Amino acid sequence: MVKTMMTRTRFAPSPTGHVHIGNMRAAIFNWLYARHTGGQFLLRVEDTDRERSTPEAIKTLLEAMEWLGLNVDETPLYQSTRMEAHLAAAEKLLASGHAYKEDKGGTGQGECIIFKMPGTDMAFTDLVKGTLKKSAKDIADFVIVRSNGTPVFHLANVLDDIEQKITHVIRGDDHVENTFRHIAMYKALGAPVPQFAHLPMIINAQGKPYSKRDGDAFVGDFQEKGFFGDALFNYLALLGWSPGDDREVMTRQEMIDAFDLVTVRSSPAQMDLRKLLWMNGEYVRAIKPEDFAALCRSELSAAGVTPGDHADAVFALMQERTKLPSEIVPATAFFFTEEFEYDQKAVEKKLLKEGSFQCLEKIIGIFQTLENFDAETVNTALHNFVEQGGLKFGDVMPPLRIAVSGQQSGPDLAPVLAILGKEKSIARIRKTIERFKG
RNA sequence: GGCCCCAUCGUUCAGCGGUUAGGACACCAGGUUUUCAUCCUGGGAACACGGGUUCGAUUCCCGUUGGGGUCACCA
Repeated sequence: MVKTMMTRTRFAPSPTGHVHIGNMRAAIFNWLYARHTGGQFLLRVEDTDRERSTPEAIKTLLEAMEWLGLNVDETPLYQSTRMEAHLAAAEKLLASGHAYKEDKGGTGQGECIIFKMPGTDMAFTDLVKGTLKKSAKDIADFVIVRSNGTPVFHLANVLDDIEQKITHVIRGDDHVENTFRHIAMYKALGAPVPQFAHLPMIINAQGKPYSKRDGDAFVGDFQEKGFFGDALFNYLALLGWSPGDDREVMTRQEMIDAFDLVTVRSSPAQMDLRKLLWMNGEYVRAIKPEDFAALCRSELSAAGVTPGDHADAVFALMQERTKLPSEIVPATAFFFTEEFEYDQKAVEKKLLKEGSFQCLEKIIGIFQTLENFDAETVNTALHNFVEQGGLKFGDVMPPLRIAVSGQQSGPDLAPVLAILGKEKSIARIRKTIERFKG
C-alpha cells in the first residue's frame, strides 16, 4: 500500500472588504476537495496591503466563510507576519544564483531583486486544464522584492504555500500564467512542487467577468438578500462541476463524496440568478416547519410587525410558496394588522367590477350564518354560494381575497379566512365595501 | 498585438466514435374543479464554421471565427 501525503488545500484571499463570488467559488472547491480526500483546508489571509486590509474587512471575510460553512482546519496564517521569512528567502535565492539585483528600467528608485527564470521550456499538468506548456522566451524574469524592500506577491504566495505545506493549489484561471513562474521558484527553493488546478471564471449576465462594478457579485449581498448559505454553496458548486449524473439539489456529504477536480469543466460559466432563486426555494421547503417559523418571526420583527394569533398556521401556509425570506413580510403582514395596504392594480382590475360589492354583501350574509369557521366549512360554503348562484369562481374569489388581504394572490383563500376568523373576515369585507364602493 | 485557454438548447450540467443528443433553470400549453406559488403532464429549444482522420464524427486532428486570460517594482 502506497502511503500518500495528506491533501492540504488553501483559500488565500486578500481581504479588501468584499468577497467576490468567483473567489468564494474557488474557496468552495478547495474545501470540497480537501473534504473529499480526507485532507485539510486552510486559510491564508494575504493582508500585505495594509491600506485595504482592515480589521473590518477581515471580519467580513471570516463571516462569509462561516455563513457558507467553510470551516478551516488550522489557525489562519496572516501573510503580513511573514515578511522577514520572505525577505530571507529572497536573500537565499540571491546567494544561490537564482536571483539578481538590478535597478530595473534605470529609474533611480534603487535596486530590486529579480528572480531569474531557468531559460528552459516549461510544462505542467493542471488538474482541470490538462497539460500546459510555455516556451522559455515567453516567460520573463520578474521582480520578487521591490526597491523599497517589500516582497512581491509571487514570492510571498509561493513561500507561504510552502510554509503551509499546500499540496494542491486550486485557484482562479487568471493565475495560469503565474504558475510557470511559481513552479520555477519552488524548484529554485528546493521545495516540492504542488499540484495545480485552475478554475474557469464566472461571468455575469452580460457574458463579462464580474468586476467591482457588478454590485450583485459579493457574497455578503446574497446573505443580505436572504439567500441560504447552503443554497448558494450548492449552486456555486454546480457552476463548472457536476457529480456526473443528474443530481442538483445535494447535501454537503453528497457533494463531498462526488467531488473531484478532474471532472471540473474548463470553460467559463455564467451565473444565473433565477436558478439560484429556484434552488433557494428548494432549501426553504426542505427546512423544518419550526425553523421556517423562526425565520418568519425574525423577518417580521425586523419589519416591526408582531405576529399575532395563529401565526404558526400562517407560516405553515407560506413555507411551500416562499423562495426568499424577504417575501415573507409583504405576503403575511395582512394577517397581523388591520392597517394593510391595498394593491391598487388589483383593486382596479378585480374589485371595481360589476357585481363585486353585491357579491361581497351576500358573502357577509353567508358567513354570519356559519357556526364553525374552519377552512373546510368556509370552503364548502363558498362553493355552494357559487354553484347555487350560477356564478363563476373567478368573479367571486378575487374580490373576496382583495377584501380581506388587499392582495390578488396568496395562499388558498379558505384557510386564510379560517385563520383570520369569522369576525375579522366579516369586518374586513365591510370595511373594504365602505372604502371602495361608490 | 505576442503567448495561453475555451467553444453542446437562452443559461447550466451530461455525453468521452455509432444516442430519437439527456437532466435542471427559464419559457410556452394543459391539469391539480378561485388567483399566485408549489406539484403533475406535455411542448419548443443546442452540437459556431470549414477542412481532414475514420465504415462512421458532437466526440480525435488542423484551420477560421468568436469569447476569455495574461503580458506591472498589483494581487
